[in-house]
Amino acid sequence: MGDLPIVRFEEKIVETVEQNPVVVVIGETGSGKSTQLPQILYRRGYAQSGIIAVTQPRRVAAVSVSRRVAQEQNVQIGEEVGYAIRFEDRTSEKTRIKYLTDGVLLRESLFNPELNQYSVIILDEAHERSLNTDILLGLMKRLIKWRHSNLKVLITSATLDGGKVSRFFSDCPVLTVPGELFPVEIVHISERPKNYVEASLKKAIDIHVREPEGDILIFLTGQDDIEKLVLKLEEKVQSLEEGSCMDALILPLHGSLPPEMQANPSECTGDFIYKLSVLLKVRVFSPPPPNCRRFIVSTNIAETSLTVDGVVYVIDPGYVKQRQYNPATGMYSLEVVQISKCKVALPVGKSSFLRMKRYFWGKSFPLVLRWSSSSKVDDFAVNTIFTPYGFSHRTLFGYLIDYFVLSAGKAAAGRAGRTRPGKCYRLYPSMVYRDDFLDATVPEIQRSSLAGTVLYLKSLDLADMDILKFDFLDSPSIESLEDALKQLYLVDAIDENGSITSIGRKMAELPLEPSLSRTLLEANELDCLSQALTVVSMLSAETTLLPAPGKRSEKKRKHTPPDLPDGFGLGDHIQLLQIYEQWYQTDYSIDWCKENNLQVRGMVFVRSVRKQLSQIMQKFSKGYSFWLWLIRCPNKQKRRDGQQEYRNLRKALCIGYANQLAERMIRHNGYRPLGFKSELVQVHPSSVLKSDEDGMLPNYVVYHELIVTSRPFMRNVCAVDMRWAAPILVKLEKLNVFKLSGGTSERDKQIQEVTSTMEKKEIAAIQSPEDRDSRIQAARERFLARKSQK
DNA sequence: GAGCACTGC
Repeated sequence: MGDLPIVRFEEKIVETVEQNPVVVVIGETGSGKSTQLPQILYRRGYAQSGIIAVTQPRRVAAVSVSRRVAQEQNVQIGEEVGYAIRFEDRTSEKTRIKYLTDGVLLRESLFNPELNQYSVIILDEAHERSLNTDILLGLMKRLIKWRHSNLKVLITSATLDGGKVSRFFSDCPVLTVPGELFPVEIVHISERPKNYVEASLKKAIDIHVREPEGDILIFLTGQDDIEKLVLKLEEKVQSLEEGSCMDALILPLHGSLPPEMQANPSECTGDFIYKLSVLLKVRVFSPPPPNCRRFIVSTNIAETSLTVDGVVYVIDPGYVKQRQYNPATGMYSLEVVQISKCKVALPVGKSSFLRMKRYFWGKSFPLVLRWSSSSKVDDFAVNTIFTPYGFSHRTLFGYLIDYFVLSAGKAAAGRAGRTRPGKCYRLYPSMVYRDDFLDATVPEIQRSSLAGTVLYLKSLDLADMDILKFDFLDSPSIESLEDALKQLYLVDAIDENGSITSIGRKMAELPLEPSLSRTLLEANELDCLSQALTVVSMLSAETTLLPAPGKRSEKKRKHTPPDLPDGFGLGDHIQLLQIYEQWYQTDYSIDWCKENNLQVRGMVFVRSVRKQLSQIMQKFSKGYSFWLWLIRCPNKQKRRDGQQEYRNLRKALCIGYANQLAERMIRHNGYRPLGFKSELVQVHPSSVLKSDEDGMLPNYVVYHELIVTSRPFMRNVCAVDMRWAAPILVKLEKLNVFKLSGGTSERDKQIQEVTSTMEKKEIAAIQSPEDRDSRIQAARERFLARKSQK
């Protein structure tokens, strides 16, 4: 490994780390920072007083980079070098270098805030600015004050603005390690096209007709555009004169494609992942037939882990879909935005390539070179495709480029080792790139709902903790933090002064969003924990679970629904429960999943989540339940009398989703989400929620998510009883965000007193049986009136 | 009566 650029900087690095508690290392692509930095510190004795931790934003990265380091150190994984990701801890007492996802480190920090077991913490890939990395940056800043003498923190990334991070850490030093890149020719077009699907089509055909062999990779924003382009490409290729150019193979690649293979869940262990990867030479992974060019039309699915062998040409329209949260309305939307400068093409580093070559040579892998976003290709291309439950589609926002041809077939053809610069066609002018593109993507922390994050920080009990003033590298907006406080208050995680409650503490221990953890705790009280565990686990995997949307031509077939339960019309949560229960009845049968068009990988994931949550809930359960029993008996009730059976579960959901309650309009089936800026929303058409004989939906529902597509929709909806909703309405009425955020004033105290007397009367009124509904209605109207005044 | 990029605990 002596040839790696970073090794030449060893003395400088060690010297700087020795003299400073925090160091920023900007390792350009190809520098080998993720693998070499911890090994350098290990060699220099930094692991003697503790473990060297290296965080990664993704599971695959943690696994693969650690495997490689273990190999370089010539040890078995799990010995001196190990990794820890959710569901899998491959470390032992011997472990000195530990790779872990940043989420895992956050959880460890929950139970051991000083992270005493670590002598060095390396936050790798910080430029990706994942929510978890950003929280860790803030925590490290505090931690370094407590543990000044015995902790070193390194922040490494490819393109992160070093000056900014350095200022954040009181002007800590910034080291820049150069990398070595493969040559790539970048071509900008002179004018931005109006229709980028058409422009991509034109460019792709152009390449196909004029350029020598080599696959083409085209990045589009979503499934719709991909399907469109695939159809058009097929048409166009057909119309080309026979024999005028090589054959074409057109392959779509996006997240809703069914997995190419389905795994036996009982075998899903770490090593199983390895076996899976061997089988992965399918679809885009298999080499093309001779004299054939592949067109891979992809979302940014493989940015970091999926790699494609043989790509020489990349077409980059410069757009991506991004999920955004609006704290005023509580709604998510997916918006097409321009990519940022740090997301455009950079070739894979040479050093990584050489390592990969050594690693893979002689094994039955397609060797792949990734040419990626600034994000890291270099560190990762090796593992590529391993992921626990089959292969995960990921985004290739960077680019995959293959300069060397290494598969056996191609080697036999005598072309091995030939190099050729890749070409990247950017469908935007260089001026647009220079002047218009943001330097970096808006960090996730400024685009997400922060309820979970705020609860996490509150539960750490940091001294002088004022959540509105927590020191983030980039602060989220006040609105977003206030929204989080409001949500936490509604689910009883914090009290009216903003202090964490005992419920809130338990919630923070569950790896779930607050509504779901609150649901579990309430279900425990209402004796329906087993059912709630199932629902919550199903929701955790929901997007990978449902049948993949069929192609346009298959649309009709989709209208005959598979033989799945309908939740008694009470809502999607109940349906999810019933689906899992049926699966359980079949003894977790794979065939059953396939018959019912459910993604096996998703169901297996649900099972793991459920097991993990059961173990955590065991701590809080009321004593009668053993977690084994929870795991094995998802279907507790023997009685099967329909609606009544799920009453407690729905009540628990209502209390858990107190921040996501919606009320139906009087005359139609539109709903108004309560507690947010008033907007009319619809139940998503995919819901199994049923209307009554008059065609009306339930008066109150809780929803899992508000998502704006063509219109605002509630996805995953559950009918709740008006009586359960009433206390929430009352709580909404006395909501005082100013107090929640820690502020107090005389005026607020007065308001507080008035509202709390009101509340007592209100509750008394609601609890008296006579005239209940009209009183609830009155409270509801007052609430709405008040809200419209605002 | 619609259609959703990707991670993570």
